[in-house]
Amino acid sequence: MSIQQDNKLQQIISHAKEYGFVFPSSEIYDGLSAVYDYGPYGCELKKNIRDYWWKSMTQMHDNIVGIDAAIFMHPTTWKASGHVDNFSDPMIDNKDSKKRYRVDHLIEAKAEELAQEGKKDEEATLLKKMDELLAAEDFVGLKKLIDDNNIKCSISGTANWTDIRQFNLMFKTEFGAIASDNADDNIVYLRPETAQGIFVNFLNVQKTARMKIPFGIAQTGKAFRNEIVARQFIFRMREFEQMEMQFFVRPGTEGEWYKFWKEERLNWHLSLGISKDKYRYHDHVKLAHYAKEACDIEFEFPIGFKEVEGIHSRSDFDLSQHQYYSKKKQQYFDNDINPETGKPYGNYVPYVIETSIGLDRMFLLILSNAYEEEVITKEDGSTDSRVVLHIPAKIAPVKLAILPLLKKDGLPEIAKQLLEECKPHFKCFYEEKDAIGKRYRRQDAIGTPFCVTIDHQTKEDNTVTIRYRDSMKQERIPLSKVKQLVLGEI
RNA sequence: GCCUGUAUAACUCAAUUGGUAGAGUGUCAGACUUCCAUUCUGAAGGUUGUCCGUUCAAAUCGGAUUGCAGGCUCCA
Repeated sequence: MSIQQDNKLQQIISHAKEYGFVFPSSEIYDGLSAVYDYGPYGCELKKNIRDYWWKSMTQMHDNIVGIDAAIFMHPTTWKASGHVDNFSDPMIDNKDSKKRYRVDHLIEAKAEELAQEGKKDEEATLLKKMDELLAAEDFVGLKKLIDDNNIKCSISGTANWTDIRQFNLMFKTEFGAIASDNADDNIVYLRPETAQGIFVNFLNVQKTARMKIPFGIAQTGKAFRNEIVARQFIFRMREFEQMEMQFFVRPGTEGEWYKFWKEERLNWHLSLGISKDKYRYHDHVKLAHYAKEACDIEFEFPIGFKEVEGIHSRSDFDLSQHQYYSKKKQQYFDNDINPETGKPYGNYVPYVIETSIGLDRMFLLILSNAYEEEVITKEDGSTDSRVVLHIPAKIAPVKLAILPLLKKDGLPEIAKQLLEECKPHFKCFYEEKDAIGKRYRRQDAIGTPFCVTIDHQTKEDNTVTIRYRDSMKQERIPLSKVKQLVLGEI
C-alpha cells in the first residue's frame, strides 16, 4: 500500500466528517471504537444506496419479495445457524509467539502428550478438571491449570500466557425486565447476520406471497458483530447494515443460479457507472462446510482490494438446520413436472443462493470512487483546486442546487418558485449567500450533480444556467425544463 | 489482543531551552458583486483528547487511559 493511498483514506475520512457524511459515534465522549454515525448528507446517501438496491432487487425482479425481520430472534436460531458454537470459545495468547489458542485445544494437546508418556492417570485428571472449569466458565482456574501443568506454546516453547478471554462474536443482552432464576433463560443475541431472519420466515413468505420456486426474499437491516479487531473506518464496524437476498431454488439447479447471481450482482455495481477495472471476483477455495460455491465481489478501496459483497451457494444447510431444531418441516411442494419421471418434483428442502452486500461498505465504495481533488487551470493560466465527489446522480444526497446569482432584484423569488416546483420530486438545496463560484464548490464537495443559477436574463427570457458537476460545463436551458432534466438523470 | 505512530478552534497547521495559545481556511451577520473559492467591515469559536504527576510555571517533561491510523494476529 502506498503512502498516497494511505492519505486518500485519511482525506476521505476528514472530508466525510467535515461535510456531514460520517461522524465517530458519541464523539463528545471520545467516541466508541468502530462505531460511526451518519450525518445529514451521509444518511441521504446511505438511504439512496439502500433504495437503489431494494428497487433493483424487489421491483426489477418479480420473483423477489422483501421482509423486515426483527433484530431479536429466538436464541435457538443461533444454535441452529452454528453461531453459538463457533464463536464463543475461550482463547489464550502466547505473548512471545503471538499465537492464539483455543483453551480446550491447548489443554487437550497436553493431555495427549501425557497419555503418550504413559501417564494415564494424570491425563484423566487433567481432562476432568478442564471440563469442570470450562463448565463453570472459571477462566482464572483454567489459567492456573495451564500454569500448573507447565503447558508451553509449541512455537515459542514458553509458558508466557495472557489471561484467558472469551471471544464471542455475538452481542448478548437480556430479554424481559425481570431477571429469571436462571440467567441463561433471558439471554437474547443481537443478530450477527440478517440471513436467519429470512430463513425462519421462509414458509410464511412462500405461502402468504404465493411464491413459486425459484424465488427470493430480500432484506436490509442492522447486524452486530463484536469484532476482535474492528478498524479501517466504516469498513469493519461492530454495528453495520446488510442488504441480503436469499434465493430459493430446486436442488440440482443451484449451479446455474449461482452463476446467474454472480453476474447479476456485478452488473448492479457497474450500473452505477463505476469502472469495471475497480472490481474483481475472488472465488473461495476454502469453503465453509455448508457451502458448495462461494465468491466475493471485491472493490479496489484506498486500502486495497476488499470484499464488498459475497455470493454463496449455501445448499439446504440453513433450512435443514432450522427444520432439525424447530422440528417443523421446512419443505416446499414443487408442482412442476420432472421430465425424467413425468411426475411432479414433489417435496424437498430448497437450496439457497445468497447475495449479501454490506451497505456501509458500499457507502465507503461510493465515497472512495467519487472523491477527487482536482487541479483546474483557469482561463488566465492560474491554477485552482477543487474537491469534488463524483457520486452517481441516482444516489447523490442532493440532486439539484438552486442558486440566485444575486440576492436582490427579484432573483431569489424566481429561484424559490423553482424550489417549490422541484422539492416534491427530489432533494434540492437553496442558497443565496456568497459568490456563485464559492457556492458551486460547496456543492461539488457534497456531490450535487446539478446547479442552476437564476440571473437577470431569466427575468427576460425564462432561461437559466445549468452547471454540471463533473465537467463544470454550463449551458442555458428553459426554466421550465429544469425539473424534467434532473428527473431524467436520476 | 500485541507492536508502532498520533491527538492543539469546524478543517489544515503554528507556538524558540518549560514562561499567560496564534494563523489561514471555514462558519455567522452586514456591505459590495452579472457565472467557478472576489473584496471590505464586524462577530462567534480552544480549561491544547482525558486523568494523574514533576515544577514557581506544562500544549511542551514523565506515567496512565481513551480515540484514530498503520503493521502483525484473529475472524468472515
